[in-house]
Amino acid sequence: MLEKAYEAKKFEDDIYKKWEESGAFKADSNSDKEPFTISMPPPNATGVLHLGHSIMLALEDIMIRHRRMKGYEALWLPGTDHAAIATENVVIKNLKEEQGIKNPRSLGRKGLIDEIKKYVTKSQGTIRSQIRKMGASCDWEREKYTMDASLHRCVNEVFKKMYDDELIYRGERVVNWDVALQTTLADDEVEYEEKEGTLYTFEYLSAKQTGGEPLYVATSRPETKLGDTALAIHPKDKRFKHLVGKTFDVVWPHPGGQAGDRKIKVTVISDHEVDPEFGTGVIGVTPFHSKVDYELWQRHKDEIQSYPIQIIGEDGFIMPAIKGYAGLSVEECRHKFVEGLRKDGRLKSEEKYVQQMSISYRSKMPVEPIPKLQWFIDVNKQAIDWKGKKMSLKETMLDVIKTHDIQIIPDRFEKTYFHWIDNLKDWCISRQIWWGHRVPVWYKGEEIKVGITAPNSDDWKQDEDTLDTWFSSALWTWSTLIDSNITDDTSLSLEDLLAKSPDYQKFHPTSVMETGYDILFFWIARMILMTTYATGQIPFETVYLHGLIRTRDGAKMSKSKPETCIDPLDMINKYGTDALRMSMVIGNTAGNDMRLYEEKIMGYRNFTNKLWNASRFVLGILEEKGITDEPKIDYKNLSDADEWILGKLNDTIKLADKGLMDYKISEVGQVLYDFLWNDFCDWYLELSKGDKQNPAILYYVLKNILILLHPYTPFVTEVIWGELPGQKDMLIGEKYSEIDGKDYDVNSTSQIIDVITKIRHLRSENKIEPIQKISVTIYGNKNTDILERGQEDIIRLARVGELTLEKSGDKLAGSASDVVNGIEIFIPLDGLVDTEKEKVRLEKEIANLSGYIKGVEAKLSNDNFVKNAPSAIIDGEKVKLDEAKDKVEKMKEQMKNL
RNA sequence: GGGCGAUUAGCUCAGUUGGUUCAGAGCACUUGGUUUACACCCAAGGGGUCAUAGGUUCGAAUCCUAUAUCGCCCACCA
Repeated sequence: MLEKAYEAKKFEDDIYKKWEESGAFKADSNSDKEPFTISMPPPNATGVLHLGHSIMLALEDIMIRHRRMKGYEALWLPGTDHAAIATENVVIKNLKEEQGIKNPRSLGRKGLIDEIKKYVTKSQGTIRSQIRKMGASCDWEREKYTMDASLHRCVNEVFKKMYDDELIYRGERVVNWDVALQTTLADDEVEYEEKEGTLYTFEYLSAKQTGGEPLYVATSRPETKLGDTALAIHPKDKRFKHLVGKTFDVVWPHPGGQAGDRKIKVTVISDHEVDPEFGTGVIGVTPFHSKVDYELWQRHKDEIQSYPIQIIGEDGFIMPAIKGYAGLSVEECRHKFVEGLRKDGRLKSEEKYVQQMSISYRSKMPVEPIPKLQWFIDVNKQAIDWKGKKMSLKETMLDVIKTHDIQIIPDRFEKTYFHWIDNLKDWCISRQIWWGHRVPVWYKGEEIKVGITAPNSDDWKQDEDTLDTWFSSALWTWSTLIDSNITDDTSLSLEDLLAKSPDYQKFHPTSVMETGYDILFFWIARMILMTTYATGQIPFETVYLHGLIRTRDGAKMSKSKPETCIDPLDMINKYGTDALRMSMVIGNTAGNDMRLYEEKIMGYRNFTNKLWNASRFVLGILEEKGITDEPKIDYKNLSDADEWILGKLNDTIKLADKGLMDYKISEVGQVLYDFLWNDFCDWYLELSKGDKQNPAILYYVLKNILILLHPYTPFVTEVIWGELPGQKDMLIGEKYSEIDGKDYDVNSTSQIIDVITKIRHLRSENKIEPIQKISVTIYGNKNTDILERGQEDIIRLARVGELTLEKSGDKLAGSASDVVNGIEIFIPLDGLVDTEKEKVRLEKEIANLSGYIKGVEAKLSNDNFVKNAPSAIIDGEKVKLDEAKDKVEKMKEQMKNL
């Protein structure tokens, strides 16, 4: 016998172990079943599980369990990500803080990587156990890690293929330089922060030089003007048109030095990029410290006489060659430079204004644009064979979404995606850190070699850089399916590897990619980019994006404010995994953020307990009746209530299955919640407390409830399943519910329920004590037969002492009364009834109904309505009208009798 | 500057293609409750002009156009 309350903690770990040992999580690439695949977004191998992971695991587990039960060959492949910069960063910080190593890089490349590996191994263990805690039914035997040898092979293969197709190139460009972490970043790894800055306006060219008005330039970064090569104006700007094409000497202040020491040559150019309205309408072009300026320079290279120089170094300080400022920080340099301008009388104004400062999404420190020789992916070169055409990476990425090869849920994110692609520039993929896949390029003097393995001779030196972490995650859906037994064989091509990998052949493209919308660009877009190119397949058919979890007040959960943070493990400990899962999955829609707080989780703990106790009740009856195996239903002898619950169950199954196929996870969860609590517990179980218990129906409905709820609350349903007589196998492997295809009379019990509800209402309105049994007279009219069959139920559930049931009769005076479905209900109260109050109530109700009747009549006499509305709606209106009229008539008579 | 989302009961949120009384749920609240599982419960109830203003339609929470407030994403006006 089950205990009185469900205590999740006592069961969950055991159940998980049993599932895992049973092999239920394992997918078979040889099976004939239709595949259903989810690649688990690999958590970073750095930390612990947070709510973002929890919601991801809950949603994906619901999807995979549903499909597995439906008979798909369901593969959910777990793994972890080496998270290059993030991980290296954490380890360096730990080494400094915990081991007192001032400069962890002094350990050398191998030494540091060994430290990182140690850390990752530990972290992966934690993550694995936490994923298990969430009940995730993923295939652990196929677990992958982005640094696995087989994945490394894929990385190198793709790099080489892209290099050979000239999609990967090496070049000097202005890149995003994270000064704190000493590495480049991709464009979308740069965030912007509003910061109040100063806009300095100063004389760039004197009146003498321009031959008219002096030329002023406004900038928030005057120090970079030391590296200017040009002045840019809008082609239509008449003020300086006559200067275009001319080159001027400009002498900048030189603290403590000779005048003329800091001389630059600038050429005036005209370009549409310049906004004549902003500032002074003139841009000082600094090619090496601004991407826009770099492009300006590229466009006007032939006109511009001087070659750019770098002012700010990789360390964030002014370059040694910049005499007078060398070694200063950017701020110090700016200060001195401005002071110099002021002294020379060239500073015109200083205005406060809000600027967007670039910061690194990893270090949260400033990002400097600096020129650097790096590896890039060309997103515009048409070198991909896609649908029989030559397309660029960009075009392919657009095509698969536009043609709906890939469906995004919710679809509004398509727009965001398109917009991102429109702005996409070549992707800088090399990073100056040690942790990651090393760039598979070797150099010997001027020679260069790109390959999947190192050249034999020691003369070759490998590129020092590693690849952007998203390079390897971009291959995730398929690199994880490559047979790791064949990836050592260097004679195989990428095509061979794909062709000879049974998992890839069976499970790719994957079915759903479920993840937070915050990594739509970082990851989803790049998987599409890389996978279409490398395999010729889309990586997934559907993208399901969930929202971010916020605190009760709508704030982001952040580690810096632990009091607002909800720790999933803590919640699991308190309320159970099932409750946590439900609370994250119900009551929100895809793509929308949701607020989570403890009371919500508690509410679903109550739900699991409700299920537990309903089951306890049913199991008790089954035991009482000596049932030891699944009973057969005698369809010839069903009560009204049996028909009602079976009908409702059919509806529920239909909604649940269709809903889940359409990924309506929240809606389905709500439907199941209501079916269990309202239909099954509040009505069917209460009705079966009479003498008409049908154990076969109780068994059947409970069984289906367990099946339907299993994807949502896998633990509690599995525990109860184990108590269900005659079920030898685990619920996880059970077939999903299907409707039985029968038609049931749902109406009869609905009438009974309505009558019971009305009587209860009248009781409580007239303040009749629950212990007090009352006499009730009912005139059933056309529903008399149904009421006769349901007499017992009415008496018991409405606590009726004496029930008089007639087809029709005189209205009873001095009674509380009501009408429902043409059924008249009277509760004689021997003058106890407050006739005035009752009158008011009836009057109000009659007025209400009359208004309604008027509305419907107007509607029905409206030619346009009759002409345009579907006939089903019109008929429905007519029926409603008749019912309402009938009810008003009866109530009016009741009023007369008060 | 561009785009997206939100605005529905005190709080957190649902509401599928416009259509029967569609204005909902949970929590909170009020009243009552030791009924053959469950107080992590049961019964009954109060509470909203669906942000605002227009429009389309026989019919709008739902579609369109503005406006307001909040939030997010993108974008180097130097």
